[in-house]
Amino acid sequence: MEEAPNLKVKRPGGGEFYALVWTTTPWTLPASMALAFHPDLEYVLAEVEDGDVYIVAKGRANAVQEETSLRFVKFSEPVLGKVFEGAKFKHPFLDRIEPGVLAEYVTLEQGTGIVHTAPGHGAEDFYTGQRYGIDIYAPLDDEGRFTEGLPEYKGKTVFEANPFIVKLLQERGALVGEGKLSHSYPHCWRCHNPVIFRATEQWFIDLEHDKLRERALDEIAKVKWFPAWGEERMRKMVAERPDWCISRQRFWGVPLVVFYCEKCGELLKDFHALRNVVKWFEKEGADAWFTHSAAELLPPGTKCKCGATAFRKEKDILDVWFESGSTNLAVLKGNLWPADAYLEGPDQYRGWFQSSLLVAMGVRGHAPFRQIITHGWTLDADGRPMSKSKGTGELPAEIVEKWGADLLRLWVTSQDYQTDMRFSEPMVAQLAESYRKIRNTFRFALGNLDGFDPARDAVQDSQLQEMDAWMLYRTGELVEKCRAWYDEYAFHRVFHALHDFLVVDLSAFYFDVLKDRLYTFARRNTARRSAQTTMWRITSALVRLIAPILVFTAEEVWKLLPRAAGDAPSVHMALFPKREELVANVAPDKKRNWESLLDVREQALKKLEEARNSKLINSALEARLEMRASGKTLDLLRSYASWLPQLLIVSQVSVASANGKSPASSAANAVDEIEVRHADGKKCERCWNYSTHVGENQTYPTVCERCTAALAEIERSGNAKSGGA
RNA sequence: GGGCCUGUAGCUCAGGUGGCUAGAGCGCGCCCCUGAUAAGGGCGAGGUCGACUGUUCAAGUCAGUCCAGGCCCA
Repeated sequence: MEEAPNLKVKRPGGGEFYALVWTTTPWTLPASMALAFHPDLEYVLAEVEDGDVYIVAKGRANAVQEETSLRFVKFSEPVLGKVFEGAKFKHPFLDRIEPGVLAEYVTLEQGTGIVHTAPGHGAEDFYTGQRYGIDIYAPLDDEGRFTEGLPEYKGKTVFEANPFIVKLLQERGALVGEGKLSHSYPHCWRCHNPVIFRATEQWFIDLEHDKLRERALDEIAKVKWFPAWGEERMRKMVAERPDWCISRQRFWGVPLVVFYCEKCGELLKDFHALRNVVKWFEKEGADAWFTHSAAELLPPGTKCKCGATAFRKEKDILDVWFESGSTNLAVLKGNLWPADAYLEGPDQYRGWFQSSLLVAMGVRGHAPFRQIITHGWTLDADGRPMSKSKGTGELPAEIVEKWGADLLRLWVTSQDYQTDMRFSEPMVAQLAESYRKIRNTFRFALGNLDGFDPARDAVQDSQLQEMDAWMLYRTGELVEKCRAWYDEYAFHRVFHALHDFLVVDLSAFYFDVLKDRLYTFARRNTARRSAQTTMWRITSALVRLIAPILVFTAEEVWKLLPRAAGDAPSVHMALFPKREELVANVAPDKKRNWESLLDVREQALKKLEEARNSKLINSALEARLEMRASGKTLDLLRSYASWLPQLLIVSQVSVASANGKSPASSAANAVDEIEVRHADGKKCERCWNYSTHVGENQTYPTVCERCTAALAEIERSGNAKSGGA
């Protein structure tokens, strides 16, 4: 925001009328060519005491009195602005008649409702001027100095001229009000100096030529957009954009290959001759344009239609967006074109996406991409865009240095990148915790697969424990979901699903339950091998699924994971798992059973926690659960009675009929009653379970009956030929 | 000012066609374990679903207005 003069200028109309006009840029007055009225706004003729009559928008009359010395004493009936179209007004200090014109952008927010129009100094004014066939007048040179006009300002720059023009208005009696106004004025983004608008000649690509716009719109409909709103955004932008101005006034860049005849000024349209420039570019690059003369660049004997043979080069360079828009032609050779997908931020709907589309439409007649994927903007912790100049940026290289590359990828992946994404240290720190959990879970699996050789030790599907087969099945479901999410680039859903499965289903549940089998059963016991086989298959599937997200960690896991013959040497060369790989034979009713058992487990854990808090037990293995249930739940518990202790990680579970007692809950799978007692017997030194049978075996007096059997099995296999881990 | 987009617990996310006391993980609090240990397990407390107004028997879910934020224009 900055202060600008806020002037009310009167313009003599044809007779005794004055039009009141408002401006903040006095320097544009010499180029003022018309007065704009809104066609549908009401205007009044306001008379002051000395008899002068001013045209002013009805809705601004009061404001005008407050801002000027004018005191209106009489108002006419209002008339619509459209009546002033074609009216004639005198310029306040030049010998020029300005017509009244109509423009929709005139508002009642500020000023007088009448806007002075300088088609040479603003885009809106330019288009208004075009509509009325008014000259584009901009009497300024490249340094912003007036090249013609009154001696009061001629030769001065626009900013120097401002006060002199104000003075000029005062001297001519044309200034009825003067104030200061804070408003935003355009500035150079680079040097921050104020800029002025000046109409100049430029090169354009005509969007209507060869139906470019229409054909581009057709192509937009054929592209697949992620997210889907991209299509609508691009369609509107292309449908409504102006012609593409492709020339820029810079000292260096890719040149516009255009020659003008030195004699008659005509464009050289000899395309055979122009082609010669291509040879120079192939040899020396585009710089050849600047290091060679027109005579050198053109083939000998090139002539203008007028017969002259001397040419000058166009000095303007090509818009850099044209260059970026043509990269697909350079990068995607042969059948690699078009690209499968372009990936960029939302600003590129106006930039790269669009320039690429338009250039490719012109050259190839088709979009250079099959899909457009748009990511959100990167914001800081407060939701502000990251900005280098404001010092709010985070350099990816520094993040990688501090947290590791996988963490940076995890940050990207954990969020929905299609909306704006925030970055903050606490967020990454939290993500680091998730990362460690994932890593540890993989590490646990690897540790328990030490020495496991799939070719030798894996059990057949038919030998898998029911729970293990069920876990494979669940992994298969996850695989299917993740593959679908990858297909639609929904990476954050993949990450969240994998993370939750690893943390909840594996670490907290399945792996925890497996510990008993893994640690206490004989190494080559089929139940233990079933556990390992399942762990191995699940880990192999998950590590492949997570590989695009945690590239280094996944590779590390893959290198340490026992592999079957033919497995890829790198996880990044392996294919995603297929659901079929994970499906073991589990009947639908068994799946339902296990889901129900999970509900039972949840109920039991709450009771165990209560028991812990009341100091009845510490470890869950100190507990014996007495369950009473009815109906289907009772049937379920009875048929899975042998599974219950390991599933709940307690030493003993008894199941009894509720005997018509009122159920504790009406929820499905609700156990009517779960009572926690201290487990019977003594703690087995080996498996930590409590058992009344500890001490019964004389060979192993400190262990339970299960461990006695396990130890016997180990002894037998120890005497047999070695069979690996 | 215009076009497009976003807004669910402290954080990151789920919640087709509107329907039970809004879910998950993390974080946090408390507890347990010590054979994943610079680990592991459990329980628990956290949300007026940006705001308001409508439509409906019923809205996080539909419509409208507004607020906050983002990208691009003006």
